Amino acid sequence: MKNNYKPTDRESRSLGAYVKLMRAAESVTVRVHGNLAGTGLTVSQFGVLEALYNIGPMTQKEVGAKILKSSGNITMVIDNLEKRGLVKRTRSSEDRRAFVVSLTNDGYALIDDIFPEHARVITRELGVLSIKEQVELARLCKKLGLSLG
Amino acid sequence: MKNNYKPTDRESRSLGAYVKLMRAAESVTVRVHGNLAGTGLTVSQFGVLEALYNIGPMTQKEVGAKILKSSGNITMVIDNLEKRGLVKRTRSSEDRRAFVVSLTNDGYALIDDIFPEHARVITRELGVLSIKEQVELARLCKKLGLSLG
DNA sequence: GTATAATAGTTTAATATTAAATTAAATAAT
DNA sequence: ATTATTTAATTTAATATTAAACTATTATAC
Repeated sequence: MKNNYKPTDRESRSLGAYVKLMRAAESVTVRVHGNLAGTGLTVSQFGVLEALYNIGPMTQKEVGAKILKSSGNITMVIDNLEKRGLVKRTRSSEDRRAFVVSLTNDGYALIDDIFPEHARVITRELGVLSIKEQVELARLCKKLGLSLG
Repeated sequence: MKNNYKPTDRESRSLGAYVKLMRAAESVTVRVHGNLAGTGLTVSQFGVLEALYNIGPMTQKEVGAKILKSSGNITMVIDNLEKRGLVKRTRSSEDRRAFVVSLTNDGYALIDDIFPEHARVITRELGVLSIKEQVELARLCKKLGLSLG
């Protein structure tokens, strides 16, 4: 059965870049998942802890925007982190609909402990690219990410 | 509470590139998800159909390797596509452990119908990058993806 | 030829993820 | 001051996703 659809040169180039972007991202995610195996954290749980670690306390809405997940998912991931005593929710004093999420002492200790190894893993994997290439990859992805989000 | 961990310049650069890569990939995924809303397909279901469309029939192991998903997940995604009559499993004649997965006529018609719009969406979103930039992004991501997978 | 190891896919349990509907609260319009 | 609209988070239902254990089959070692 022959494919009826024939993409233009422009479409082929975009599709090719898109596929490679997704594969690269998926490959890194698999690697990060592997690195977290001993901690009992999932990739998304780590993402939330990392966001709170690097930026400080923020609302669930802001956490969701930062790691690009839906509000329903953020509720559940934070539920599980709260259950483990790694984060806490505090009702916002200025908007009683909202919660401010922050790291507990345990959460802070865990991410402080895990993050250096995470940084080493990412650094090792991206070491396949030269400094110039890493800077260029960051620039291109930022340009792409800004246009879409 | 001050973060105790201070990344090196090299680690900062790698982490920065990694975060931007993940954000770009996540942004595109959200966009693809939005585009598929009317079809009733999920992003992973579309990914399986797309792989079969572009490459032809293959084993579940090969599908999983192509879209970087676990064997348990592939089983479930293909179960759901089979349930909708879009793919079929045929036991391999050379290895009775394995199935060969292929598109049905309905599956072929659906992906033939959807793919042009998918190509247009991807082309529009990546249009924020110049031709040279798209080629470079593809090259960098391929280099990264190969090293990890 | 037999025993052992590896493999393809399934199942299980737990968590992730989405869209849509819902509730409570804040904001905007009148 | 009241009503309508928007928003933050939760809940629901469906599907996705992983690691690990399992079964049936194939490949390898002896």
